[in-house]
Amino acid sequence: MDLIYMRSFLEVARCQSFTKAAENLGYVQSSVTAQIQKLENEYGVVLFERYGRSIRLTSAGEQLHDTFERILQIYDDSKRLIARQAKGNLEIGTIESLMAFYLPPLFHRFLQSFPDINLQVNPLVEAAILQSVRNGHLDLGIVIDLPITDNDLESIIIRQEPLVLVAKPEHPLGSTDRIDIAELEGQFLITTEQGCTYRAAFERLLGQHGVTYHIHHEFGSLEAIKQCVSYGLGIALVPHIAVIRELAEQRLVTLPFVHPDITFYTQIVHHKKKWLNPAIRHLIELLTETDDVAVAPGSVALQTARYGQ
Amino acid sequence: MDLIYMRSFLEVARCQSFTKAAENLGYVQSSVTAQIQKLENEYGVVLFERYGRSIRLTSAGEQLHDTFERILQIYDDSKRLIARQAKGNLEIGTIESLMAFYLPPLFHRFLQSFPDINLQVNPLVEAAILQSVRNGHLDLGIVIDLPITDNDLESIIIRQEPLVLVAKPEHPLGSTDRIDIAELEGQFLITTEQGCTYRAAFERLLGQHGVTYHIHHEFGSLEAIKQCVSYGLGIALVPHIAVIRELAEQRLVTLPFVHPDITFYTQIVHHKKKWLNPAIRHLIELLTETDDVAVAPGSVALQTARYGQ
DNA sequence: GCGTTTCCATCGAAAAAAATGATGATTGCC
DNA sequence: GGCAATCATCATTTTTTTCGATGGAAACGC
Repeated sequence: MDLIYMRSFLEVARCQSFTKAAENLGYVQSSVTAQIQKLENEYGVVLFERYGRSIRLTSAGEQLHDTFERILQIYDDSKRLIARQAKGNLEIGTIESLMAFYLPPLFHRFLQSFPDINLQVNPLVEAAILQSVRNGHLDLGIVIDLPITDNDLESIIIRQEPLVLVAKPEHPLGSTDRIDIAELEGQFLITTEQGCTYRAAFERLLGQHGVTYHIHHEFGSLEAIKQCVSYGLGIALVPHIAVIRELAEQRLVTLPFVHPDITFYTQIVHHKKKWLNPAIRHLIELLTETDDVAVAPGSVALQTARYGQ
Repeated sequence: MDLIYMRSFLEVARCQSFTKAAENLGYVQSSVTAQIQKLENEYGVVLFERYGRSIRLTSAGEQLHDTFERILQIYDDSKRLIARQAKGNLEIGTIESLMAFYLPPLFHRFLQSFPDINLQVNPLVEAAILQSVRNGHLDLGIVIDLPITDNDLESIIIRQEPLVLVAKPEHPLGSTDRIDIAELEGQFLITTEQGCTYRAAFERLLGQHGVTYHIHHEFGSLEAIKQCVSYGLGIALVPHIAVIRELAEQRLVTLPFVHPDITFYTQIVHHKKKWLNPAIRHLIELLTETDDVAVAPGSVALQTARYGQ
């Protein structure tokens, strides 16, 4: 009897749905069916009454719901208890935008579970991150990129990362409904540094459509870019999370530009051969569980990211 | 994380030995090693300090020992709780000797876990048992036989069943050290009925060695056989368990006769296709767990008899 | 009412995990 | 120093799990 069956059971009960539970857990629906059937066999009872559309716990199911919660509680507690005693270093690399707007609360939560782990976070450009992960200098990398496929590297997609084109509030393109690529002709771009994948993709896209543009500045610092944009020195392509506050305060506006080629993903990268100790696994779990993954190309994310138990 | 790992862990801790734990659990030693290693990986700690010969729990191991006990306790309780609510019939067949001397306490324990199961036990001769199990009239058969191999039937060996040749206390052969088959020449045998496998094997053995003998009576009843033997009407081959009391009270003595061809096993037989509901599984567990299995041909017994979890 | 969609179950194939048996290394024992 | 016992490791086989595709049944929308 595997503990994951119990977790699946609880999730099915919570969602009142095999399908939803499967999605949340990163399984295919038939797998969840199979898992529940295992439980049902093991106990020799039916756990869910399957009506046409909806399901309901049987009385045995309710009794066991309780049991499973208790068991998993104890188990999870024991994991935490042991984890708290873990010592060591955990070195990760990530890009500035994630470092600044996404990761801090997660790191905070991580350190609550692993107070004695020395977590070192290096802000780097993506190429450096991938290289350091590959040669083992970093335990983990967190980047924004197209889905990474690599012989040495394993990538776990966390979520699609919306990128937005921002401009100062009075920008002429801001009032249109939808911007065609051609309309970007002649614009001044404030860009992140060379080597930034989404900058590269954006420039490539413009180039393919014969759109000419001016690079205004190349900044490593997002803060600087936002400042320049808000002063009207140009427009910039940045992760949505990086400008949420500025948008809310109307110091910046998004330009209604979308294009499938600029569909990027926040992803965790680690060496395929690397043994993931509980600290690393926990961090990955934190990263993956936070966001509902509504990702385009299959639910690669959660399926790859099932650790533990 | 599978609950069986926790059980293995506890057993290893209890036995202070991987090897012994493996034997008790019906695993091979390397499997237990692998299971403990899984736990160790999962928690990222070493659970046992391996000294040269002996092992000892680490501090993390001790903490988890507690945890696992609690989890398994809850789990087992939940199994029992659900089991108590099980209703239905469970029809088994067995031979008289087992029915009289071995099974009653087990049935008693079984009914404590499954009070609402209607357990019906039919005393039959072995051939009838096998046939009824084959055609589905019986859920389970418990017999004494050579290891059964059958296309339709699954056999689970519980233990080797010592058979002894008994005689009245003053019997002349009783004083010898070791009886050769030839010495049985001319003896009067009190036998169980036709169709009894160990009787058949015994007679075959005598026949092969050209030993002539007299059948004195054919009884279905062990009680009658024992009476006849104690009155000196002949000798009899019976399961040791059936005459323990008589031997203790010195109303009978065993004759020092052993022969490899009369190595019999108490075994559970069920149809291969049959789905074993929790009640049946529990009964099988009770039957298998009671005895330390010190069985000659591999540990078929426990290996076949691992149900649940 | 009738197609459509939404669910869960089933099935075969592929992938992953577990168990085994043989072997090796280490330690303690005589 | 050889022997026996014990746990680890490895390759292989067996079993289990997962996936993906399909099917059927019930609700939904028009």
